[in-house]
Amino acid sequence: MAATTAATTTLHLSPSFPTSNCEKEHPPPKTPSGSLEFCTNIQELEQIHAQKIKTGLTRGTAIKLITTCTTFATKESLNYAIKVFELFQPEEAEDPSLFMWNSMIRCYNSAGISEEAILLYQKMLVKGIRPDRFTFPFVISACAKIAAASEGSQAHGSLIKMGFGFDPFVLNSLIHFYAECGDMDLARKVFDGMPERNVVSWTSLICGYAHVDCPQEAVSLFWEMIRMDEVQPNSVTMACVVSACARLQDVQLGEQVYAYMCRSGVELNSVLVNTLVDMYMKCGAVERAKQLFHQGEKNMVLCNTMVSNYVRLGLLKEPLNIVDEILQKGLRPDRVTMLAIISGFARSGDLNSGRECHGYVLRNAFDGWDAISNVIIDMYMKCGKPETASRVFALMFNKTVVSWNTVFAGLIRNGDLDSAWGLFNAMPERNHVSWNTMLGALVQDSWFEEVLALFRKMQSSGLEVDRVTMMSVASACGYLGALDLAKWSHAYIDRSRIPCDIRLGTALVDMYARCGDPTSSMQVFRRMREKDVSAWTAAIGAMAMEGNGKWALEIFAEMIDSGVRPDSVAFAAVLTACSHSGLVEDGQQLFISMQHDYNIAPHIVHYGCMVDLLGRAGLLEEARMLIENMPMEPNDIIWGALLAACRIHNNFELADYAAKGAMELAPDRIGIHVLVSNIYASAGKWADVARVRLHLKERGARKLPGSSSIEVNGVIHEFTSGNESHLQIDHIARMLDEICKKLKHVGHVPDLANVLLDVDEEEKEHLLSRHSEKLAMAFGLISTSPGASIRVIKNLRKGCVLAWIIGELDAIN
DNA sequence: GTAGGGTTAG
Repeated sequence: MAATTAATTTLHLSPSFPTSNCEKEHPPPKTPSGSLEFCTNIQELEQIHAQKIKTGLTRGTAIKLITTCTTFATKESLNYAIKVFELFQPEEAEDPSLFMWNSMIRCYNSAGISEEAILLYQKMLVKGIRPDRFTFPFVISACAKIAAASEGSQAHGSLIKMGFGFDPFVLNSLIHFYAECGDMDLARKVFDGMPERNVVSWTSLICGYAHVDCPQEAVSLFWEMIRMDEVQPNSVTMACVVSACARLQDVQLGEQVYAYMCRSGVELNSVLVNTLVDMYMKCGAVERAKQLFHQGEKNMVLCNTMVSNYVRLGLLKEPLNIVDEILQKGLRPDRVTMLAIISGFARSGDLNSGRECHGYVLRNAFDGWDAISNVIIDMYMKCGKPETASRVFALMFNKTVVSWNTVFAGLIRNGDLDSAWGLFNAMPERNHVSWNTMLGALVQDSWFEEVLALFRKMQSSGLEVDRVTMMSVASACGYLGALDLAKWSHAYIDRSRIPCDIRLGTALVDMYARCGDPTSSMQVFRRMREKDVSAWTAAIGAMAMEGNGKWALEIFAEMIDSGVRPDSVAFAAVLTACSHSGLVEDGQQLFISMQHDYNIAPHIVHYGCMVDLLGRAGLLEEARMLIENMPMEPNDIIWGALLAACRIHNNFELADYAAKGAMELAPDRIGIHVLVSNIYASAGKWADVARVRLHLKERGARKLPGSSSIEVNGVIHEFTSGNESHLQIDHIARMLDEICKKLKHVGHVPDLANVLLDVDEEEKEHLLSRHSEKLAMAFGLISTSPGASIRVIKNLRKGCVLAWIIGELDAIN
């Protein structure tokens, strides 16, 4: 997890600050000159139009008016262009008319209404007007913008038929189109078939690879371009390659490309500087980025690149310095700046600064942009103000699926699951993020069967299943201990070509470990290309669950050798492994090393591990000393660990001491009371047992019933102790009787001391034979073929796969 | 005329 620096600098955003409704920066207006070439805004254009109307508007002027509108690229100018276009109603196929159709298609596209551009093209065909080599690049670029795959392919067919299949301009737009649709094979095919390629052809293909997440391909194509020496790369090519380096997070490669650029004399324009700064930031080379940032002229886009990257890196103080700099230069933070800044305050939970930004956004009418309202909702949600967030949402007039998802996730974060569930069902549109959010919430709340059920629904609704989805599914499989399902999910990830990044890989390592398959767990771990401290920790945890402390220690050592620094979570995992395997000395050494070599102050969970480690090994006095010398107050988990140790080693005096500490701290924690009552029962102190049980009853407490699950043919069967509601209970009972007979025959005597109830011997024996594990095991035996391994999963000790060990069953069941 | 920069939710 990235370190989050608290934002301490306050944000000074006025009230003296200038406010404006203008979102887009325009050059200062010039005096109307009466000539279209010098037009800088729509008002001037309309003035000239009014003059021309008096003298008679010619077709030539109309064309010029429309093309001028295209350069403004605003809705206002588009409406004006439509007016002019309709005034002329160009029907005939003569050249000036075609020019007007082309200009209008382009105008729609640059105003961001690509659907209309495509419609106009189709209308033109219906009227029998034949498109020319200028029409195609416009309409295909419109198809690329909105990924209109079938319309674009149709245009491809038409242009070939009409004989434009050799025109580099037309074919370049096709490369771009196929790349935008994510079909790089087709883009490549167009590129390979070109008789003549220019710099735009190369650049379009390079950019396409970078865009569909094949940055490696983009870079090697660039080196190929240089080797071929057909055409020289220009600043656009360089920008594409640099952004590919950013995606690869390869700063060395970035430097190489930069060096080539300086050698070849490609002009270092503002776009290119911005791309370079972005690349350095994305590679984590903050100092290098800062150097370049301060070197030349700063514009808003460049400042925004720095601000948003700082926020992404969790460095929340730096952006505020940049905002100060922007203000000092007399510039104003724009909507993109605010987007990043507010998401920073959302991360740091700084409600006051967030509110101030909200005010600034309203004064500047930035809230017309849906993304900025979304981030404001997110900020209020993360600052624990769900009511305010909901109000902002209610007032939004341009809600998108992202807005709904933001509110949905925010309600879950604030613990309002009822409203969240209602919203999920009421949402007008749900995408894969909505479903992933729901799945994540179910995992958090331990509704694992529901996760799998919802996942099946998601699949059948045809939504995109990605690595985030599969992380939830993997967790669910792990906690259910459903190995068959786990294997299926893993195969599904491979089959669907879902990219397995560090986080999904880590989830799989953990999943297999919890399903009791440490071999597969390690196999996944060994195949991971990159491993961060969480991945290593999952592997250590896998060995801890397996009870193989030696291996856990080896992996821990290997992690340090590979240069990954252990964090406090990794130490907790390795200490747990030591305690499960009785590696007292190793554990003690690690506990010291954590503080001395890594400067990590032990958290209470580490003390918990140590108490457990010492207690299990029978070093009860040492455990007590550790608790008394802890720098913090012991919690119920610490006392619980000591209590459990006392039970194993029959130390009733210390148990009494621990029990008092535990019950005082956590009068509501039922597990502790059950443990205490079981200790009294072991010592035969039935009066004390009755007292504790009465106390529990008075509080109306019921322990979460221990259950055992078994997966047969992908279906999970769950058994609780003494519960005979399973459909095949008769069959199961017969199997249990048979097993008991066989065991008695070979001389097994049930350990009745483990039944901690004051009942007669026969009843004790019966209760013992109806433990949830035994029910599950008997069911496993009757429903699988001989020789198949049977895995029983317990809910109370997650990750523990039990063997059939008579007499060692946890009597809590 | 065709290609490139900052952008919210899990």
